[in-house]
Amino acid sequence: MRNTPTILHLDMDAFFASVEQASKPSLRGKAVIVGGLGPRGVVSTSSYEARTFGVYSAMPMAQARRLAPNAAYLVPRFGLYRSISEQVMALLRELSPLVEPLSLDEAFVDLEAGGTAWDEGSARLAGAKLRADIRAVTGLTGSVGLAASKMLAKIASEQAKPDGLVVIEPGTERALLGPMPVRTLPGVGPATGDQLRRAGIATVEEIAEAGEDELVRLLGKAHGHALYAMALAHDERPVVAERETKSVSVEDTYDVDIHDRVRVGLEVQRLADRCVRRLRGAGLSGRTIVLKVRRYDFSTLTRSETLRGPTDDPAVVREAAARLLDSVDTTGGVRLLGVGVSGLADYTQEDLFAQAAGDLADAAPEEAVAEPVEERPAVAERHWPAGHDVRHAEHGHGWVQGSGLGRVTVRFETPGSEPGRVRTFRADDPGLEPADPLPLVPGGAEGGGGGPGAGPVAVRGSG
DNA sequence: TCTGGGGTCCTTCAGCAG
DNA sequence: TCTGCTGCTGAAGGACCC
Repeated sequence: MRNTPTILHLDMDAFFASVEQASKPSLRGKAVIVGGLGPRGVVSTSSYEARTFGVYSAMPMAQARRLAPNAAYLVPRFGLYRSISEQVMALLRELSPLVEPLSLDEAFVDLEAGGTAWDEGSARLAGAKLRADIRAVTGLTGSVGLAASKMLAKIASEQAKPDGLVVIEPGTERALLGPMPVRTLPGVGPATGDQLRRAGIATVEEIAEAGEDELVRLLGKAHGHALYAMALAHDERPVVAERETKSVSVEDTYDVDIHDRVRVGLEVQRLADRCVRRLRGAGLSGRTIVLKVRRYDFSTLTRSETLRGPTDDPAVVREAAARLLDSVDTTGGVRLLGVGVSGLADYTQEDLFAQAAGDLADAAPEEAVAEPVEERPAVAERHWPAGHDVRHAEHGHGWVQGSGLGRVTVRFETPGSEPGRVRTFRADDPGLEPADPLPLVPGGAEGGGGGPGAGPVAVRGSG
């Protein structure tokens, strides 16, 4: 392991909620909760104000509403978050070519590989400048951790939250980690945490004391070895810029359990089509088709089938998914269905046949994105998802504060304006139309398509 | 309290081939 | 011919992460 704190971990603070607050002046300083608003939704991100009510990520939305009934409840706008994430990742790539994104709001950077930092002082400067640049470009705050390994850099950024910078100096790691709870270590979730607790192991120091053999006995080979190394602060994992996708999947949880077997079959076909569209969009094909079914009692089962060669043919995936469904008992109802493809390749069996026949002309795959989208009715009922941007012919730019009962309530404000006024319209008001998000910072990049249809249409009042 | 969606990795088991 | 061992692949499930 290197002996300079030149691995940087960036974690944007309450990312989705912060974007919404930056985009909507009236929500700044208020409890904001972003997530699925249906009866089975969960919280994606809560603002720091909402956390004071005890609302955290992955909490059922119903529970969040009990804890914070007056918070603003918004549907995620992934298109907008993605465009801001790209701005942040571009800043990271200015520091080093070795950038490993973990999600839209998190990444590792190897500063040494980029020649940006070589010791604690230079790393600290780079981290501070990065935070300032992120604020200037996006108007948002991020927390930075610096350490000699990925694990420690991540722990450091966690300690830095919100809006801070923490360096873990080489040589101090064991003393720092020792008293921390086992759940601090990556890879220790509820199940492993419980198992360790039952064995009398509560802290990182106690993991180290237990010894490698005992951990392997408790947790299995891979997990045991890895955890023991982490407890000793040994982590040699390099920052990896390119990760290849191993699987592509889509799944839907239904507001009400589906009992009708025919309907279940139709939903599986739709999911298979959606999955193939994603697969093609990524220029991939795959050999193994996976069907996922979560039953009424939350028990989950998967069925899979491996084909002789990779495919991106919707008919082939649909048929395989239908066969897999035949082997599943759905009496009692299903709450979730999913279809996935793994064993990925960047060619298809059909390509190979075509090559063999020297007949490439017929084999040109149709544009993946040109696949017809059959899910939206031709004359759609107008939906106004909470939090999405709109434009009114008379009142200008605003966002949907809530809708229902044929009405939609809009707050008219923009990222640079004062908190705006609220007006209510009929849901079919001809002067009202969906709009693209505005840049969070004057002169910043356009927000990318968080418009209608970008997410599940689950319209509820927004508290 | 009542549990999303999209991923990755690991373990266990069974079948098959040498 | 039968059995045991080993290694590989596929299937299923579980834990974890953001």
